[in-house]
Amino acid sequence: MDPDSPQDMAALLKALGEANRMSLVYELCDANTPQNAMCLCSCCDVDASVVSRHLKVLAQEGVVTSERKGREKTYALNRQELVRSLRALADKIERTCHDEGRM
Amino acid sequence: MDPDSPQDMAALLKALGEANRMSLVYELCDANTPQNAMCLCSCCDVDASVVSRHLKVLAQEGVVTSERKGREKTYALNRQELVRSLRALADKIERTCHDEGRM
DNA sequence: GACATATTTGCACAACTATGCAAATATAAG
DNA sequence: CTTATATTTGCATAGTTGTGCAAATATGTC
Repeated sequence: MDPDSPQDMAALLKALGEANRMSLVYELCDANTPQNAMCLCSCCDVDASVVSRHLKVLAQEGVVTSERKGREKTYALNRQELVRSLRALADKIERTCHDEGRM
Repeated sequence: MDPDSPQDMAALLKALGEANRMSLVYELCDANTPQNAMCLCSCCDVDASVVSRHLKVLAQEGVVTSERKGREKTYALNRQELVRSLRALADKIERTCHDEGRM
């Protein structure tokens, strides 16, 4: 993920830009241990298969990581990477241009 | 925009989660003065009407502000608000839970 | 093996979205 | 008023997306 690439950044934010997916992220955010899909189901009122698909989208964009744990699969937020990307964008936006008047 | 609401946050990121719209944001990011739509057209290879619509979406989510300037309309990034929202999300995600073991 | 639980996949479908083009509108200049 | 430039809107369309349900798969338990 290159924060300087609008395409890359858009792909990441697109994954986050859906209400149920964002709810999953918030749920994982508050959890201090990896959660399985069944547990995550509680935060958004949709079928388990839908949750599975949303988690897949989040995993593909590196938002979450998953691990098989017996017959369950646990998901955890990829906090570091996510925070890094969001801050990079914020920094980019905040940086006002100081070149006015010059050349 | 309430950063604690996954719905609100998703709506904002959805607006940003499209390649051409993100390109417009990056373009405005580098600009030190408000730009009109014609000028912004150059950064994404689509019809002017499409740019107009994308800018409308961004304006509706408060990402940009616009102002009529004669027959042109100029757009500027709403840097403060945008940075505030992105940082709020990053902070929320970064905050790992320190309650493990306690209770 | 049979059964139970968790997750994924195939399928269908409705809703939404990005797009281009042409027409409409807004505003300025002549 | 006519013309030129900038932006928006109406319409059609192709593609994408979120969803539920049922079936398939994976894994653990008996």
